[in-house]
Formats: sequence, C-alpha cells, structure tokens
Amino acid sequence: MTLKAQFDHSNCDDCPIRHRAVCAQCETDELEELEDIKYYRSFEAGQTIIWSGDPMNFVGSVVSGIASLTQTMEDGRTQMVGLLLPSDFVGRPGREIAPYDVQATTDLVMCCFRKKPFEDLMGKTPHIAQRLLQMTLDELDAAREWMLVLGRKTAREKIASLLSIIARRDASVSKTVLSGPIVFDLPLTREAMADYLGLTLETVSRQVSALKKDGVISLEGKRHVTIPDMGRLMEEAGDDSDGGFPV
Amino acid sequence: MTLKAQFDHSNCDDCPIRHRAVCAQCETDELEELEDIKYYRSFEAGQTIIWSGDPMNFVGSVVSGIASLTQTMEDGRTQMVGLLLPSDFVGRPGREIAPYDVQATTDLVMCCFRKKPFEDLMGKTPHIAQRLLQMTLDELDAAREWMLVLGRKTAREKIASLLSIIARRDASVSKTVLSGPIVFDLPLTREAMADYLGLTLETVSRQVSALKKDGVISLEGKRHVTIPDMGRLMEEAGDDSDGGFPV
DNA sequence: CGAGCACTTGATCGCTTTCAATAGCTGTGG
DNA sequence: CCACAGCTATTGAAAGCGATCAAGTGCTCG
Repeated sequence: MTLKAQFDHSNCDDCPIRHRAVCAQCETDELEELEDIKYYRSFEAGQTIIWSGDPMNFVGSVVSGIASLTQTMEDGRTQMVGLLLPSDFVGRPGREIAPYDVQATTDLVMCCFRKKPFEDLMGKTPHIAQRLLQMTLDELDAAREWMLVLGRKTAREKIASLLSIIARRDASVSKTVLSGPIVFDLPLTREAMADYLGLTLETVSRQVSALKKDGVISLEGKRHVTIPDMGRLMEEAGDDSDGGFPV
Repeated sequence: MTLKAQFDHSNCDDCPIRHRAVCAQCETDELEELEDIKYYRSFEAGQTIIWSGDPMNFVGSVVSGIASLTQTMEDGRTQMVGLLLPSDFVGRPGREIAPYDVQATTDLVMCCFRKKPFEDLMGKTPHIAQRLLQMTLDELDAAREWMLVLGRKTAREKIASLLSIIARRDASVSKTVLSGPIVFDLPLTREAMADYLGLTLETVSRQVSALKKDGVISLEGKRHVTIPDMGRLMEEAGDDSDGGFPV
C-alpha cells in the first residue's frame, strides 16, 4: 500500500484542501504555525479511526478519501450521521470523548493536529475559529436536510437524494457542466448507503435496480453510475429541480 | 394579550437567558454594545416568524417559549428539523435567505438584533463568535442524535426518545432531582410531535396511549405528563440508561 | 347548544423489513 | 486450471409496522 506518498510534503500551499478546510482563511504566518503542529495519517478502507467513547487526542481535516460518522445502538442498529469529504473537519475542540465512531469508508489521508496545541492556536487565531464556525453551520444545514430525508422520504426518494448529493459535490469538485450527463463512482457499499438512509441493504439494492430499470440512472458494474438527466433525478428525490444552492 | 410585559426591560443582567445565550461569554462592555442594538419581539403560538425563502433581516435568541424549524416538501410533507428553546439562537450570520420556516410553537419572546449590526459586532467581539460556535456544535450533536431516532428507531422508541429529551432539559432548567418522578407539560401538539419524529399524528397518539397503558408514563389531560421511572423510559427509548451527558 | 379543534380509536392497505436463496467477483490453494 | 471460500450484491416470498382512511370523543369558546 502506498497510501502515504503523495501527501507527506510539509508545505500547505500545495495542499489540495488549502482553500476549503479549517485553515482556508489563514494568513501565511498563521499557516506556518499550523504547519508546525500538523502531521499526516493514512487509513485503509474499512478501518476505524476513532471509537465512540474513546478519548479524542487529535482533531484534523480529511485530505483525501471519505470518512463516516456512525452511531450504534446496543442491539446493533446503526445510523450514519455524517459523511466527511476532503476538507471536512473531524473532532470538536473542547470535547474529551468521541461521541461517534469515525471510520474510513475509502482509503483516507488526514491532516491531524494534537488537540491541545490546536485549541491553543484557535484561541489566538480568529481566522481558524471563524472558518470552523462556517463549516459547522454548513454541516448543520446538511444534517437538517438529512433529517427531512430520513423522516419523510420514501425508499426510492432516499436513494435518489443520496445519488443527487454525491453527484452534486462530485460536480463541485471536478467543475463538471451541470447540464450534461454526470458520471461518478459510488464511494459507498450498499450497506453503507443503507446505514446512511435508514434502510436495509436489500431495500437499497431493490431501489437502485428500480431506478436503473426506469432509466433514471445507468450502471456499469455495481458502483459506476451515470446520470443522464440531473433534473429527472432531483424530481425523483422529491426536491425542487430549480435547486437553490443555499450557501 | 399581554405577551410583552415581562421582558421589555433593557438591562441584560436581569435576562433569564443571560448565561446560556449567544451573549453568555460577553463582558460588561460587550453586553452594552449588544444592548444598544437589541429589541424584543413577541409572537403568539402558531404564528410563523420567518418563511423559508424569505430574506433574513435579523437574528436573535429565544427568551421564553418554544420555536420550531421545519422543512416542507412540495407535496406538503413536513419535517421539523430543530426545536428552539430559551437561549437558542435563530438565524445564521452571513446568510441572506432563510432555509427553513421558523414558527412559534408556544407563545414566544425573542431578543432580536438586526443582522448587519450583529455581524459587525461579531467581527470585533470574539466572545460572541466563540459562544456561537459552541452552540452550533451542540446543535449539530442534537441533530445527529435525531438522525439516529429518525432513521433507526421504532415508533414507540421515537415517542419515548422525545419524552426523555423534553424531560431531561426540563430537569436541567428546574434542577429537579433525577431519581424521583418527573413531571412536565408537553409543549407540542400531537401533530408537532409527529412532524418532529417523522410519524403521522395517529401513530403518535397510539404510541402515547400504549406507553400510558404499559405504565411507562401517566397522563393528566392530554399534555401533562408524569414519568415515574426515568430509567424505564430511557430503556423504552433504546438508549443506554447509564446515560452519559456528553456536554 | 353547536362549531371548531385536538385527540383517540378502529379497520384496512401497502411499503419496507425480514428471511432465504442465488449470482457474480476476487483471491487462495490444491 | 479449477475448486472453493469470502464478500458484495441481487432477487423472491412472506410478514409486520406504520400509513391511510374513517368515525367518534372530549374540550373550549362563541
């Protein structure tokens, strides 16, 4: 596994998440202070990064790959409560104990900071705190959108919602034109999709098949998705297709 | 209606939410600046305070009463995505358009600030931004706990979860002993409970009746609830009854 | 007394879950 | 090279839970 390799440079200027992560608003001198305390960690797909209930010694940003936050009930029912993409932040300054399991959904690289030095730095660097506030508010919006999905949408709408969200942010990264067909690889297994959507994996499989049969999506293999008509998908998701991106 | 009356004093020191709201960490001089730009508004139960999609001219704190954030789909399905109690903050600095309907669930008093002056003040008053970050992180935790409720719990567990949350924070306000029976009034109609839990009001009614029949709760009238055994209720909610409060 | 509202209760329907079998793929070892 | 294990995903049949449709109750207020 050559997971490390491409990110063990120490210069933040080259960092792929430089302009979207918690450090986005930092000036050069502030960035230097962060560089002093940062270190990279790599994880393989499936690995648990943090166990719920464990002490949190570090915080950090997802540099590449995808991580998930999940809650588990005593009888084993699990619900994903966060999907962390590159630039997303892990951990909460001021908190000692992790409230959720954090897992690497794909191979993953994180830019980490030991918690204490990071908290100290945040205290004297308003740019970091400001950015963290913005990011947290965005996550809260995303969480609330998911509450609507979980509480009120049908299985078919849930699948369409998940696909449209993944498609949308893939597009926002790769600058794809929104009008043409959209192509991407699903970063989640059927089971992970089920955990995200509050469904069983069988229902996920059935609804993915149904959307395929109805021409809303097409599949090559199990994971490679093509969306011929994004507007159609958003209708299936129960969303307004004139979609206002509220940022 | 004498909704105003009790809060049109201008002195923040007497304010019931002084130590928990967005102003909690402010020093005397900072508080004076807030006092200069604040104003109170009262709303009657059922009134809509802000419509989704409308411009947001102000932000503010709930002083007394309860407000709710709800999302509505085109076909009328609605999901509550936030329940705002005294000291909770309404609005997002930097955002122009309201993403949710904000409604007064009970009679309500808010301490408002016009958005622009508040944003300016936040820029030069780290104590406000810091407190807002803490509060937003808390709301995110609450939202994620609700995602588990919405996605994975049964109707009975959902009702028990809602009751235990209301009971818990009623206790945190009124300093009730946790071991004895807990008594409170439901601030929500059956329909509002249904919108919170992603259920129909009929299912809410049935499950409340079932919990009553099984002795988990007792009712006087429709709204006055007694919980003889909080541990039992939390079992019914599917929560660990050794419940760590993860502040 | 009757209208309106919040709530309860009953009967039936249907979507999602559950249980179960099977397919397809990858990697390992005889 | 094929057999087989292990994993992910698909598909079918049946069961169950919550939604839907429909009355009916109890309370408040005019």
